[in-house]
Amino acid sequence: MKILLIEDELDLAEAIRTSLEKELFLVEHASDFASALEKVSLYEYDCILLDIMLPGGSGMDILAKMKKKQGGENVIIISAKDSLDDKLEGLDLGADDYLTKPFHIAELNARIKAVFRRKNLQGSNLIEIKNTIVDLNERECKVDGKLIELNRKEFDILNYFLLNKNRLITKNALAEHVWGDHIDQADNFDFIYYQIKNLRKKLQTSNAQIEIQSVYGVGYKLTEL
Amino acid sequence: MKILLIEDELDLAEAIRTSLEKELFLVEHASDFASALEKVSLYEYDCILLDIMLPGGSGMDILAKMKKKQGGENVIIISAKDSLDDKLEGLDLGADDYLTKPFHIAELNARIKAVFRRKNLQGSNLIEIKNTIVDLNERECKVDGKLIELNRKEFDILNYFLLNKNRLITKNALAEHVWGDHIDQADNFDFIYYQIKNLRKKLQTSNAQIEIQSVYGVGYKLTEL
DNA sequence: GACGTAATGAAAATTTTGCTGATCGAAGAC
DNA sequence: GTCTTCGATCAGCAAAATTTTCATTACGTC
Repeated sequence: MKILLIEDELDLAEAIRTSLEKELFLVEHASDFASALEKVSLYEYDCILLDIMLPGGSGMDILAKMKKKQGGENVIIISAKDSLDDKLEGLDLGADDYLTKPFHIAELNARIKAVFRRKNLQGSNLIEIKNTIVDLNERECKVDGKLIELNRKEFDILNYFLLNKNRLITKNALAEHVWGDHIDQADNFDFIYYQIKNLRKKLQTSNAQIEIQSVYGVGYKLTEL
Repeated sequence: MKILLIEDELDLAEAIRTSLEKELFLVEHASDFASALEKVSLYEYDCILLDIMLPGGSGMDILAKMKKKQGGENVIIISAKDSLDDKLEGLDLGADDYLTKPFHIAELNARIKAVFRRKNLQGSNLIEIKNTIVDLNERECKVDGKLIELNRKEFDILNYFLLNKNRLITKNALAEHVWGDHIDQADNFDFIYYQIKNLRKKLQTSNAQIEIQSVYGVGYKLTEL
């Protein structure tokens, strides 16, 4: 799950980042208005954490632009002001939740998951395709009710594929989404091959009715069998 | 999609090239002022990445010449300076975007696609002619909603034709655009015949309402049926 | 009809891409 | 600390795509 954190206080940002990463989220960070706007317009995120008081402009503007662009992202506003007006304005502009500083990381964490669930899974935290069920909370995957042991990367990849069933996933997109953008200049995709291989094997031996197809020269696509 | 990279730092250029090629762009590279000017005046590109600090002259001059020549190309300026003046001058001269070093390749990638879409497709990533739809993101081609399997060259060729509907495409232009400039002095066009043949067959058997006509002695033209 | 050009088919050669197993080192568990 | 697991990386192999080649046929233009 890929998250954009828009926050100018670097210490706080770092703290949030590390704890979210402990939750196995993939976190990117923008610390000012311009770079936030840029990232938002260029990439896709599963959730955006938005501080509204930013150097260079108001987070509300970012929110407005985002919502104009495409009814896409999940936004949780983080604000120092506990002002009702701000809260209403934010939610009015399409934010999905609102959190006042200071807050507990655990709460943020819970809300991220809640927002994500509401959006992608109609409130459940299960993704179910054919005989395969993935539980995001427990980070568990079951096929025909039988647990399959997946490690971190395998789980993230499967997760990403399930949420993008039948869509072409380029290897670059996969790398970016699951590994983060530090992997930019990779000159080969061995690290992907390795994980795909293992994941496929596990899916096959457990008789999952889904399959990761290769698209030669481009990437992969998850299909039902 | 054909891209000209004007950049004198060879390491960086090589890094950019390989990652863009992974996204299936066709990348050509010019490392100094003179050769950049030459390529720009000789060939056509879907997008030009322009470093403004070049040995031999300023990239701004290239930009100015380009824009004088034909209102044609998409230019993304790559600059080491994060100077507002430079940015404004560049955008003023007609650049379509501006990127400061260092940057993430994924970001460059996203911008190239954005610029291209803005220019050619009013922001969409679909090209639709009669019952044929090409999705640039998914690299898919559908006729009457039915997927047609195209290999890379076939896809690129079709793409090029669709964007230049009813226009005469010389074989040289096709070779240059889809294969790149290493193929320049080809003494025969067998490689084109081969791909055109296969592409035509696929279009026909799927009842696409478009046709690749031959123009004797010159090249091809894509027309609606 | 003669000539150059284009299309087709088949096949081989080459290059690119993908998969696998093995190894090695780092991070985390105990 | 040791042990275990995980993931990155390498090399070798397999698979697929792409480029050649060549021969044959068809087409256009003069």
